[in-house]
Amino acid sequence: MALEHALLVALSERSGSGYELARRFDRSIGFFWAATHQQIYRVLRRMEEAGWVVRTDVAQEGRPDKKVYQVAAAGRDELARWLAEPVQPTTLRDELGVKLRGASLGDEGAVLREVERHRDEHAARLEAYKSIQRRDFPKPDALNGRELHQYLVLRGGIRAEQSFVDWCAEVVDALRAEGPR
Amino acid sequence: MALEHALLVALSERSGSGYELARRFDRSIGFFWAATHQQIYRVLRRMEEAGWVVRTDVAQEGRPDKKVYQVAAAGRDELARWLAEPVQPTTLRDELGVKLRGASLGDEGAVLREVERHRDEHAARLEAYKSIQRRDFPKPDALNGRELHQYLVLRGGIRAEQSFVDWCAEVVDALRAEGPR
DNA sequence: TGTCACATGTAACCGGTTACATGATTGA
DNA sequence: TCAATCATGTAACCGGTTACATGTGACA
Repeated sequence: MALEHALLVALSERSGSGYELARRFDRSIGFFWAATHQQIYRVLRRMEEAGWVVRTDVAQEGRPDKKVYQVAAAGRDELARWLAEPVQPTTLRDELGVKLRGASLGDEGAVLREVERHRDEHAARLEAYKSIQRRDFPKPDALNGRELHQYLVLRGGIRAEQSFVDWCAEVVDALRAEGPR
Repeated sequence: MALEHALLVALSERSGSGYELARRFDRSIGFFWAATHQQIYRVLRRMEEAGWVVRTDVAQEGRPDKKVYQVAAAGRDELARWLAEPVQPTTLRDELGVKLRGASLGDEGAVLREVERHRDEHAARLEAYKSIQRRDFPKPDALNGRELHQYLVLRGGIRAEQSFVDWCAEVVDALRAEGPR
């Protein structure tokens, strides 16, 4: 149950509507916690009921009203409480591993192509993250506070994607080497 | 929805009861797809209804009956179908990233200690995986077929844990360097 | 005496996914 | 004209988590 807290973090940086949050998630906290707009809308309503955030309706011309949320005192308290609380380290969860494990029970060529596809997709994400790093954090040694934390989260995304790409490459090499035995 | 297929893979290697599968998961497919015994029991029943597996009740002395499942023809077909089907590459999903991102909104020291704790936990898993590698796959170059696939899945687990440990270490270094400014 | 391994289950809950709906504006 | 962007929502579903329950045998 971290979406609440991910939203509190995002709203602490800057207030915004559900729609804005959904887009912001795609390129920051989303590296570690993806969310769809439906889910964000629902959780924001729940958080409003709980008094963690305050809603302000903003009328717009030609567009639907915007519901801008900002963090309330109770939300700040809840976030601080959660930050100090330990969470379980996660385990990998990727169907590709299951497919590879079962490859000999089906079309091995199809599984190989699937691994290549995932490798390319993760390589594309890696490049996207690296370009964010170049653009937003050219001098990482000078960072501190919130900016340093943002940088380190991005580093986590880069490391994870890199390691996935490397693994896929290892798998492809090994399967190609044994394939045409 | 991969637990069905993960179970089909596991049962294709060897038939077994829900209890046995739960334990096997802890040290093989579990690297990529963890599951609790409750969930396994439920899914096995559903799979039996669908005709993917066949159940045989085995009476035991002093212990409850064992329900041993084996893969049926329909299960083999379903597994082959699923293996050839593409899946979405996954995104990281780890609360630790959210906590780090929000560290300046709470007790930064607590977040740092949490990162250290996760680093140690992932390092322990890494060592466990490496010892499996040494014991079960001393000569990886000689592998092929199912054994090669098993080895490559283990390699994925090792790479993921290693990259997580490295990231945590980077975070700890950076936070310690700025901490006592 | 107490805990661990064996073995399976019910029930409630909740977080996340998917499909579908609405409606205006902007730009290719 | 078509797609994309802005902006929010309902509804159904489903996979996974957590808590609790039961009962024996082996071992420290």
